Order: sequence, then structure tokens, then C-alpha cells
Amino acid sequence: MTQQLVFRAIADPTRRSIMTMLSSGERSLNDITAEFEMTRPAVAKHLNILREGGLVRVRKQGRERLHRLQPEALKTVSDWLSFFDQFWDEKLANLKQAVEMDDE
Amino acid sequence: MTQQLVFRAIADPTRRSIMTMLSSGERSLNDITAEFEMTRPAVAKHLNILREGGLVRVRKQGRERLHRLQPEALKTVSDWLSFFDQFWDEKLANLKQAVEMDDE
DNA sequence: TTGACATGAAACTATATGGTTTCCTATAAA
DNA sequence: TTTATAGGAAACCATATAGTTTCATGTCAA
Repeated sequence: MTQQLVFRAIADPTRRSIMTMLSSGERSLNDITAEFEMTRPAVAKHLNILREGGLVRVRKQGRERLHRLQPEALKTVSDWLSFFDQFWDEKLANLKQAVEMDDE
Repeated sequence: MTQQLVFRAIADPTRRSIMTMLSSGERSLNDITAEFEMTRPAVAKHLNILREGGLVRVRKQGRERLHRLQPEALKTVSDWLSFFDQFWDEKLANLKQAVEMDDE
């Protein structure tokens, strides 16, 4: 299942950090690496995992490869989350009811 | 940071499955184990990780320990997601604009 | 108070993960 | 047509993770 690739991708703090970084625009691998205390191959692996999750896309430009965020892939997470909304809402509703009953 | 514990917790498919299971009500460890092809201690470890992420709470009842979903903890994920909404929206807006320009 | 049951905890194993170093390839620029 | 730069790929390492088996503890019920 591809859903798992998204959850896997966002599970790592470095990768979430890369996503934030890419939110301000395309970046090359070297560019991204400069922001971390980590070697280039390590960052490259994180980028691959982000690509596998569909969260990042790559575009070649000369000898650079520019990585850009693909936020649509987060819909998978958003959809998963929304299932639990009802239970959260339910809890709020129960609380509200309790407060109102307390009022009478 | 505690945010990481939430992302870690939801990264595993078994744990997400347990969360879905718990959405229909409290369950004991044995109860939950029965739904998986996995030993009891393995499930117990997953439940511990869910607890560490604040996604599950435990209540003792006699010799059982009932686990219940704590969906509020998902707000961490929801908040993180919402940051990326703007880029998603931006893209939609750009698309919309492109379509409109194409129309003229 | 003994037996059965629900769970906790420890010790162990295999594999996944995040990182490194080293070397190779492709493109830009001198 | 060299040389420098950007990145890919392979081999390797340490630790984390997901699972197991085995044993100990607490509570209910007869």
C-alpha cells in the first residue's frame, strides 16, 4: 500500500524539516545538505524516501536536480485524520452536553 | 520533542490499525491481540508506543487494562498538516488562474 | 487458598533504518 | 579538452525496531 510510504516519509524529523524547507521553493541536494549536519548521501536518501511517498518531485536543470514539494500527497494523511474527527467531535459534544446538563 | 512521539506512533500500520479498532470502544490487550497474527507481547509494545504518543490511554478494571483512543493527540498532526495547506491552496489558485486565462 | 487468567517484564533475534566513506558519471566552464 | 561541480551508487556500520519465547505478578472465582 502506498499510504504507508507517506506515513513512513513523514515519520522522520529530518524529512519533515526538509519539507518545510522546500515549502519556500525548489532546492538542489547540495542546497538542502548545507542546512543539516549530515553528509550529502544521507540527505539524498531522505529525499528518495520523500519521493517514494510522493511528497517531493525532482526536475533536472543542467547538472542540478531541483527538488520541489508536492503537498497534494499529504491528502493521504489528511483523509486518514478526518476519520478520527468524528470521535473528537463526539467527545466535544458529550462535554457540551454535560456542561448544559450541569446548567439545569 | 513530544511531536515526534506522535509521528512515530502513527508511522506503523499495525498501530494505525489498532487506533481504528479502538475507535469503536475500549479494548483489553487480549481483545486487541485476537485481531492480529502476532503475539500478545508484540501488541503490548505497540500499545506502549501509542501511549507514549498520547494516542491511547489505559484504565485498569479488575485484572484487565482497558485501552481507549485519545484522538485529541492527533491535533499535533493536524496542526502540522495545516501549515502545508497554504501551498496546496496556492497551487489550486494558480491552476484556477491558468484555466481562467485560458478562457479569455 | 488454589487455580486460571490478564498482563508485565526480561532476554534474545532478525531486519530496517540512518548514517558514513569511497568511488563513479555527467555536465558546465575554463 | 581539462577541471571543477552536482549528484548517483555501492559497501559498510551501529542502533532502533518489530517480533519472539520464557517467566513473574496480580486479581478473580471456585
